[in-house]
Amino acid sequence: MIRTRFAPSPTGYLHIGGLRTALYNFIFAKKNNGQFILRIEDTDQKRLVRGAAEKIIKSLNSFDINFDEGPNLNEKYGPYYQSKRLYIYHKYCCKLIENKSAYLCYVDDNQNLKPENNIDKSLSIINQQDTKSRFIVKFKVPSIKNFNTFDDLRGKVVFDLSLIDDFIIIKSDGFPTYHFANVVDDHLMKISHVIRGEEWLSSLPKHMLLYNSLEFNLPHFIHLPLLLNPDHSKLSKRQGDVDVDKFIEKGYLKSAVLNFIALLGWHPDNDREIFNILDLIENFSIPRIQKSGSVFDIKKLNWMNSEYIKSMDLDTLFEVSQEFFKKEIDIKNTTKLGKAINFFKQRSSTLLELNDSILPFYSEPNNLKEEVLTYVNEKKSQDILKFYLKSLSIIECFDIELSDRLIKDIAEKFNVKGKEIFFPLRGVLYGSLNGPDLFTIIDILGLDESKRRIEQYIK
RNA sequence: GGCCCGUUCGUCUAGUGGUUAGGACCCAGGGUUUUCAUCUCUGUAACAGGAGUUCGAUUCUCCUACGGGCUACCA
Repeated sequence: MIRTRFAPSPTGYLHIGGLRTALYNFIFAKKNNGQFILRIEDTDQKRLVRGAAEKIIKSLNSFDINFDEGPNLNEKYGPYYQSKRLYIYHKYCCKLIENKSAYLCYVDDNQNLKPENNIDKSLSIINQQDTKSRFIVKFKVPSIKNFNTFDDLRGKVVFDLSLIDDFIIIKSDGFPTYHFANVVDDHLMKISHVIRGEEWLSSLPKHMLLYNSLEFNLPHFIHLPLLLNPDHSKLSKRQGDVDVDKFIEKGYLKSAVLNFIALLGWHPDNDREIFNILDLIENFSIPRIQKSGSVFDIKKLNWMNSEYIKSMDLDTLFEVSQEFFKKEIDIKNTTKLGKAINFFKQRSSTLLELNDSILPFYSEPNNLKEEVLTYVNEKKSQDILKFYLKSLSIIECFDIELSDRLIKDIAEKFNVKGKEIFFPLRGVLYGSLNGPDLFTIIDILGLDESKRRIEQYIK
């Protein structure tokens, strides 16, 4: 049985890199009919942020990355909060002390450490029989020159253990460190594949040592390449958004975000680029994961998001756009809104952009930008506006042919180019020089509203 | 500094000894649209460097350079 896990530390929001790690774990498990587990690694009480775990779980679920086991769900190997598993870590810690793989140290007020050589004494202290002693427990790293570790992607990785100091497994507050809790839990939760970020590769020897001393079977280890800023440093907030919720707020579709990050470090054996989560599950494979870090290129995300918007049917697009609609937009008039969305879905890279493009059909273009107003107020523009308005007044049914003919007439009559017709008209009708063609604008606005808007700017 | 990992167009990548080194994003140009965008066509652009191994290296080995990660009672 393939079992993977995502084990975030509840110190903030779900990071885009974390989302990718979760995604890989999830699709790998699902591809193999396995299970995906969520565990909260809250062993650092100082960095804990209230509500962060819930927030992360919510984000994950909203992306349809659903876990089979985790907090409040099929707690078969629970609890799934490490802070609730302290007694378990203590038990395994005792095992390590008993087999001399670890030793207890007293900590004095000056942070000085003094080892306790007596095993029974150490055990009784850990078992709370001596509550006065402040202590930590350290793992004794053997001095092995060539210690082999294995990563499914990179193969054998050799470390010189004489360069690694004994490391703490139980802190003085009684909580385990990541290294220790992680190994104990992955074993107890029967994790078969540990898929995590590359920043953990250097602690792999510590983990393997722990597995050995605890007499646990080793899982597979897969260290994912890092996500990078454009300057190739580790992806961080300083150079753009990393919080997944920020992407959603900006109008990126979850499916597009998932698709995009899936391809950052993984690639199928062909040139296909569009994958929904089911496609990812079907096609994913570990050997095709990249070994080098990948730069998060927002431009490609924009393109991918626009592809997703284009391919959506109107109803779905309407549905997901709802929360982006400004209050001016009349969602009851579905004909008008439908026309507007239909036009702009071909040319928006985010939902926010789509909404911005639609807004001019609903809000008065009463304070036109300087450049637009200047154009509109020119004598030639005013003449065209007047003529166009007059023409619209005698029209009963406005269609695309009529629209084209009208433009040709004006071009001839005033001896002007298309641009000189479009700019003033689009300016007063849509509020900017560039945008949809005149027919589309008038068709969406309606004849009456169009006439009203033109009239407003005629002097 | 030490240890570890990595290195194909600007970016994401295909490629597992013999390819005109392919695709996508970006960018540039053409066409369509009497504007812009969409759409479409075309183009620019890469094997970090040096030694080996081999008839032949992007591909295998080593060295160097560069980049990144780790080096906490943080994960």
